[in-house]
Amino acid sequence: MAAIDFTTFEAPAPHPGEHLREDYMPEYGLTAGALARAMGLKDRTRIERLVREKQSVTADTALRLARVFGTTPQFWINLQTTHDLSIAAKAAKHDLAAIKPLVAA
Amino acid sequence: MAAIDFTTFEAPAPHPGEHLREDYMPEYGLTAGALARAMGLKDRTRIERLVREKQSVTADTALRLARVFGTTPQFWINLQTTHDLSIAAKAAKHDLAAIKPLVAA
DNA sequence: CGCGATTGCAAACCGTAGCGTTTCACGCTA
DNA sequence: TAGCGTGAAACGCTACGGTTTGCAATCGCG
Repeated sequence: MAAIDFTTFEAPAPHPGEHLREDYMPEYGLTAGALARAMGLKDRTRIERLVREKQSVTADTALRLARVFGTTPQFWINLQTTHDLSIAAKAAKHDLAAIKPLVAA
Repeated sequence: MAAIDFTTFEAPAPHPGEHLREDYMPEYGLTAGALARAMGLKDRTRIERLVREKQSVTADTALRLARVFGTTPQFWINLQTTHDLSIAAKAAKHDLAAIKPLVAA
């Protein structure tokens, strides 16, 4: 995988909810409630907020999504962290540019 | 990278603070204060807590560590998420075992 | 057609995490 | 001894995840 230079990254990486909403749920014919049930969640709010991109994929959510869809947990976590990094890079852009790399002693 | 089966994972993955404390900081001869300064932080508390494993590597922290040490931000984030996943897998072990994988419609 | 179940959405509450700030005691060195 | 950097702990603020509850719209089945 090519490393992304987040200090110059322009467009924010998509939110995992987009992936879930546009690819996985239609593919499996799932509603938020149905997916929540399949994931062993009592409530569907977590999935609803995720799909509306109001909430992040947590470790627990990633593990459940992975089980249901037969992916790795890392797949979902990586979508989230890539998104998070692109947001954080934009916010800390000037700070980061001022940081000078160190050399080992 | 081989995918880890977190549902059967035993020993928890190490906290990123351990890596920082035992490998990176000695290698560069850095104290928490010096590293914080190099990262453009006003205060050293963030690094101290990270090194003591009282706090996680956030996106912002990962970006700053990456700049300082010449790594990718993903390297630090991955250390954190791997740790988080191993913790979450242990906590949700029974739940996860009960989840049945779905098949595409 | 009618009615109960389900859905998407939103607001509210609580617990917790990250973070900055302050404060303190300790150790080293000028 | 005075000063500085350090590790550590406490306080408060902010943000977020998880959960509950409410509501209007829609769906499905008898």
